[in-house]
Amino acid sequence: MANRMTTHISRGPYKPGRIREQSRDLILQAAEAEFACHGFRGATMQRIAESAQVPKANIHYYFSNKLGLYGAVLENTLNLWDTVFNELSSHDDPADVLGRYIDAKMNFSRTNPSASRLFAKEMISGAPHLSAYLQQDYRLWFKQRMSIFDCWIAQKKMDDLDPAHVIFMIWASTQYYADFEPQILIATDTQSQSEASYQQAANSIKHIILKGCGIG
Amino acid sequence: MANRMTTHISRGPYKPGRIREQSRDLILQAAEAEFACHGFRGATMQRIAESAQVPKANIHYYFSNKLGLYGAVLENTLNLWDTVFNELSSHDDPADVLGRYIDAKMNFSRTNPSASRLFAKEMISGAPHLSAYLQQDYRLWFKQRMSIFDCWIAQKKMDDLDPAHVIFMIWASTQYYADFEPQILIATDTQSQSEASYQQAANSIKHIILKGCGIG
DNA sequence: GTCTATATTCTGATAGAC
DNA sequence: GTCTATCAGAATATAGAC
Repeated sequence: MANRMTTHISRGPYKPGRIREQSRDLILQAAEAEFACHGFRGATMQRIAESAQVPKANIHYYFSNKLGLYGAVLENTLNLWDTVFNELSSHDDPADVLGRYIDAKMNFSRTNPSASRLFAKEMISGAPHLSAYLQQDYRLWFKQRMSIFDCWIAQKKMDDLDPAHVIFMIWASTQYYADFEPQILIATDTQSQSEASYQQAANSIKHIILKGCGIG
Repeated sequence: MANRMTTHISRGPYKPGRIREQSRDLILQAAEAEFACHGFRGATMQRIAESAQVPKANIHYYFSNKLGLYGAVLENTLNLWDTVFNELSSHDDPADVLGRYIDAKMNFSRTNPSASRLFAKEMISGAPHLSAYLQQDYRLWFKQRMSIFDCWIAQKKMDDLDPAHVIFMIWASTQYYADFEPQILIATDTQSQSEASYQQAANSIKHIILKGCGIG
């Protein structure tokens, strides 16, 4: 394909490396679903290849090996997390900030359930491939946000609770709707979670968290 | 072994099938940890055998095959869940009932983290081996407890919230401390969760849930 | 860049001695 | 009941034609 750039005049919206990116993305998408469902060890290259509708050998052309592919999927997922993490900014009004953060987290669960499940599976397995991320970006982010809560508590804007537990509760509650979907569907007698049902869940969580923390 | 009971007079504290039970339990325990860490597909009989310190063939002597072993582990786990589930009885005072239930759930997460993780992994994978349980015991239990909440709401003992979301929030928050332990340890700068730290977490959850639901 | 064929290792399961 | 040896199939990964 690179030859086309040098031997022919490019016609149409051709971009160098476009096919490469497309193929990579296709494989990454299939791999995310497979890893999310079966974990690193349980996932097979064969199934990923079938799901992505490419020959198995092509995966090895784009990614060094199974671990390399997993790493690439994980990196994609972490980038998505980070954008949601940053929603929790140091605004003045805790009700507004936390409300928007809970909405953002729930929206992420709804639109990226595979990413949420992949992350959960990795955590449950002891996070063997996430130690670098956890020790660096995550650790820093967590400490910064903790100080925001401490500030609110000092200003009597919320109850004197350990902020860590509040954050854990928000994460646990919002991720639950993606990770434990089978349990939720049977409990609610439905076959799929609608956008409206997600919104109702978000409202319940916001009610309990905000009121429970003495905010507003 | 049964022959010994009929052909000889039993001496000492011998019980028929005792060795059998011991070996079975040893294998089940190792299998629970392995399945919890790597999921059904990711777990290997070899690793389970090594962890249980028995030859691989012995596992096939006690259990029909990998799926049979997994089913036995899952059944063990579900029995444990059920005992905790029943803690949420129809007592009159919601603060007392929910408080004790949250304590019981947190205690379960602390003392049976592998069981919690196994259950979580199965759910994230779409609960392919739990459909019978979910459709029967769980479904019934959930509906019964929902009606208790509805009763409390009618009596103005708590806010008018969808009880399902309250239960999901309790489950999510309490299980999080077992399932997402790596994240918690790094956030709290500790190497293991003490019993005291679990109690603090339980207190925070109780504070937020009870106050957030307008109970007490 | 793509794909078929294959090398090599590993996994679940069994046979059969003890 | 226990264990060694081993099979058939599946897994990751690579070689090499196109």
